[in-house]
Amino acid sequence: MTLDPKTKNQNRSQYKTWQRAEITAYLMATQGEHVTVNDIVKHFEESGKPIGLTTVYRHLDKLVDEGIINKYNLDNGSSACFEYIDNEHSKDGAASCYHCKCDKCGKLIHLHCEEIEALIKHIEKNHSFVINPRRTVLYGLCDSCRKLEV
Amino acid sequence: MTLDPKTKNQNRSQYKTWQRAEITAYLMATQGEHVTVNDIVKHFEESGKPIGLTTVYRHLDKLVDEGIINKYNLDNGSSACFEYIDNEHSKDGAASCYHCKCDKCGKLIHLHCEEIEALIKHIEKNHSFVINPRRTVLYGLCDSCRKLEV
DNA sequence: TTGCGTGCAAAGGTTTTGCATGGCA
DNA sequence: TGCCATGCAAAACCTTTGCACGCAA
Repeated sequence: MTLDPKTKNQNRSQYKTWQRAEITAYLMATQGEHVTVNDIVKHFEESGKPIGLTTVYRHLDKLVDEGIINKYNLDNGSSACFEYIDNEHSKDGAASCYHCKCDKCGKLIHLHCEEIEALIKHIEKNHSFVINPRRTVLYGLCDSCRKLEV
Repeated sequence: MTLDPKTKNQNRSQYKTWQRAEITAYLMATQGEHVTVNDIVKHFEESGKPIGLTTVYRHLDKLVDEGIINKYNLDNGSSACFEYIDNEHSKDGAASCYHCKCDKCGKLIHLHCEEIEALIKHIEKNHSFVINPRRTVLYGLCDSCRKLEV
């Protein structure tokens, strides 16, 4: 069998357009960061090859469906964030990248540690709940903000 | 010393109004559930004592600041959810109640386990990040929905 | 040529703000 | 009486939808 174990929507991305290529390239280039729709639109405006807001939304939707990027819902009023999925590390579907977001300064920390993996397994086994790392963000205070707080 | 170890905003809730009392009472009554602004507004409309949308938003903001309720940001397009904080279990600031929310059916699971406490401590020590249990929700699939999924 | 992709304009929904009025202390 | 609280209306945002045109295959 090839890749593509179970494409949710086969009727996606049939045509190759430069807009899709550019958006995908931008997300790959910003891997490790969280970019918003606005970031993307502004980036291409400034690059002299603007892409319509609607188009950006639609492509991001597709890319999420295709499992190429993740969507994160951070604070409620603000816009959603997207991030390219690093498929090198993911072997059997365990993307294993968790996020901590500072309530104060908004800093985002990427976590790759065994302890959290262990917890996920514990919760799955003992609490019958399968956590989706792609949707979960841990909120709290980062080091610098905590020092300022006290 | 009395309660109220460190009121963030002393300039909050100076006057007692029936609106504030009603909203607080409603949140206490729905403890364990997640209610939205709309839920609250509708509830009081149906009760024959309507409260303005703006007022609800403003009180929820205050109550979050005062540490009386939690605000959860679920999916991005939808409205935020609020929940009363059970202070009976919290002794020294460790509220130790974590939430798992099912992406599918919306079921909310309350977690009180040592493993997650251990993880919090691990992240604090090794990753310099202090997680706020009151703000954090773990997303994924509950048992019943996972079985349906496969 | 066919039908998806694009992007403008407009709509939909949530949350915030301005402002005059009303109510607590 | 002083000042905060209230709530209507309007604005500010983010996101989605309708539609005509353009472009990939």
